[in-house]
Amino acid sequence: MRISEGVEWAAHCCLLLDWMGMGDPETAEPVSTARLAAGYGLPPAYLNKQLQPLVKAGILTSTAGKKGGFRLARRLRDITLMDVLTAIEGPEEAFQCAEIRQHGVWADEPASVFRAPCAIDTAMRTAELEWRRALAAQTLAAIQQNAELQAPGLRAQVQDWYREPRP
Amino acid sequence: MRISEGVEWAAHCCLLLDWMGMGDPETAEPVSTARLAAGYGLPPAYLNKQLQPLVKAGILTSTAGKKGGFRLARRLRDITLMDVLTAIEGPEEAFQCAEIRQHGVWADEPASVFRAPCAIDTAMRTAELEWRRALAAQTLAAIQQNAELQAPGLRAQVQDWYREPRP
DNA sequence: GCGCGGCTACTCGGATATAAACTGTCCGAGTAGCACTGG
DNA sequence: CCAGTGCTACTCGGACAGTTTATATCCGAGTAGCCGCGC
Repeated sequence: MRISEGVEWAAHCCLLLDWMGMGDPETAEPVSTARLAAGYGLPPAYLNKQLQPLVKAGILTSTAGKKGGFRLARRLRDITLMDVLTAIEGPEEAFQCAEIRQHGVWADEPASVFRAPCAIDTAMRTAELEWRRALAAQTLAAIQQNAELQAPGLRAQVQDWYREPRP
Repeated sequence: MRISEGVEWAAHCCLLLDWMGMGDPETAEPVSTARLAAGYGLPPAYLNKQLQPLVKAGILTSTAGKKGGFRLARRLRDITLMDVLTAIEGPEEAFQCAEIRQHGVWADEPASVFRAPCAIDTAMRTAELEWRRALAAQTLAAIQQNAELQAPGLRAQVQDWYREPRP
């Protein structure tokens, strides 16, 4: 049970795209995976693969061609950690009840018994719901703000680094 | 990011062991993996493998030999879903920050910048903590009680089924 | 000078290998009960 | 009849394959800009 590292990559890239686009997705220019990957020392092709589901989820938009790349589809305040995680890990829950209670002792029980949900499944769902609720409560805008509070000037440094034409 | 099915198996087996032991681990007789597996239609050898970490975690005790098997190490009210999950999935967190921010643009920054934790990591940890908190709040005793409420007579049925010498 | 067409460079997107983790199976060390033997 | 002893059957525990998932890479379709040509 380990969350794919793609989630971390995606979240960082969203923050980076916002910094480079000055916070306005409308006027932002696309950034290629090569440049994004250079910013974090990541393998460019694999980062591209990881960002693709974000496009399908409507978090990013992609444009091909010479000046192409990725852009934010909406503002950071409208993107939650839950959105990013769901885009990459998929919408299904982490705990998937296999209903093993139906395959052994209770196989001959009347179907009415199984109308009631598995108590273990219910408990696991309850806990997982808390997790997802906490994820949905965190917007990328809030996270970015925390990052800037802890490292003042970070925004300007990033923009400077990317001003010259990197790989 | 999918939780191993071993968690579901382990939780069910703990409930089963409690039913068969009449709730008192002290006077309960060991139950072999063959019998436990028969109760749920599971592969016996693999179930054995899944229960082993529960022994190491101090949730179950195992005894070898002819009349051997597994027993609960403590009462259900002293076992939480968090205990079971940690035993099988391991103690490490689901989201593991790779600190990619240190490998690219910010590689040349002073080390003081990295004293502050990664804002994304912090947010993910916060959410995951909520999840674990919810898991730790659910004891197996409470789950068992819910199961019995939804299916009255379940306890007696299980005990009857296991009264005759199954595989 | 200006419009247009072809070309090139660069992009994403998916198809393709490689590594890791999960799932499942098998056999051996060890133990507890049991039968047999001897007193 | 009872104690001791060897044997057998059964248990867990870990070592060994098979299968799905995650990681990493590569190449092709397609687009946007740009250069050159013709008007």
